[in-house]
Amino acid sequence: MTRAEAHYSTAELPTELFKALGDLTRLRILSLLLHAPMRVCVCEMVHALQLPQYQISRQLAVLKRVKLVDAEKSGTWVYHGLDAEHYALNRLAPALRELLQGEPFDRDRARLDRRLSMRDGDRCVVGFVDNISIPENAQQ
Amino acid sequence: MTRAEAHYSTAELPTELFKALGDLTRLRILSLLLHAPMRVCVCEMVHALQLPQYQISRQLAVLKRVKLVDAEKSGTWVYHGLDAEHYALNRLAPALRELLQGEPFDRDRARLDRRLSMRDGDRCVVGFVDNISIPENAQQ
DNA sequence: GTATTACATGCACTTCTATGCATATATTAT
DNA sequence: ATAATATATGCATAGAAGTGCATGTAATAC
Repeated sequence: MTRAEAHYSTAELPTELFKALGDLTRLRILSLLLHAPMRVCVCEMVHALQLPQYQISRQLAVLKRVKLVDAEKSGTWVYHGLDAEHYALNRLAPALRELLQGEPFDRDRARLDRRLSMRDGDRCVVGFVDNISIPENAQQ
Repeated sequence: MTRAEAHYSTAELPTELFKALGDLTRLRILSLLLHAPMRVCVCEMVHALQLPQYQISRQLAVLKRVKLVDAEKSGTWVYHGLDAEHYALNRLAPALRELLQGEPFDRDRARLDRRLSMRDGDRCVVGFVDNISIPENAQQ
């Protein structure tokens, strides 16, 4: 089973894949994961994307359904990353990196970088911060 | 205006693009156009995809809205082709060619090839044929 | 045990999208 | 002019998908 995944026909696979890409929040999440050098937990994405936690969780569920994203649990934290074995994703990744430029993608990735710098080693230790106190050039 | 198109924000562009790709009929149309060495008219697509004419026209309208496809009119015939200048499409085309394999894409392209062989020069002269009488290995 | 925190999801609602049918438009032929 | 043909689209309906809120689950800390 290299390209075809369980219960999907050959034709459904690319269709469902592109459907999953057809949403701004999900593209923003993918932009983060294509950029980050490690897995990212939900609260870090909430911080980077400035969206409610349930939005991130829900769109992550969609991305997991089409196997673009997988997760590793560590305590109450869940670290999400791209499925390195995903055939189509590996084909599309270079184009995605090029297309997911400009706003809001650039600003999202900048916020993620600052947030990741708050880690203790490779672990998120911050959780949800309501009023984010990391200096950022508050331009809109 | 290289990458950004009129009335679309930077972020909407890739989102709308992938939304347009997230439909099997539209992917089948794109598979035809990525394969064919020339523009293809609607009745030829109807023949190749075995779908009602209004379906082809409607999905073509969606593809035209995101500028993936453009059209040239010649009499009552309208020849559709990929927009050779489309930045994202050119990035995605190699991956698309790889992903749009298997059924029904292969069979669609085979039917298109037979149908295109019925042209008079570079012109479609057949129109709609209700019961297509081109021999095909009828393996459903 | 209880409390807290990180994350996931059920529900109600709304909005978008697809589909089928019928019909409109436009061009050619007569 | 009418007829015929290729293509496009309006309309009604059905189903899918997005959104916000509240709540559920699971792990840790005490």
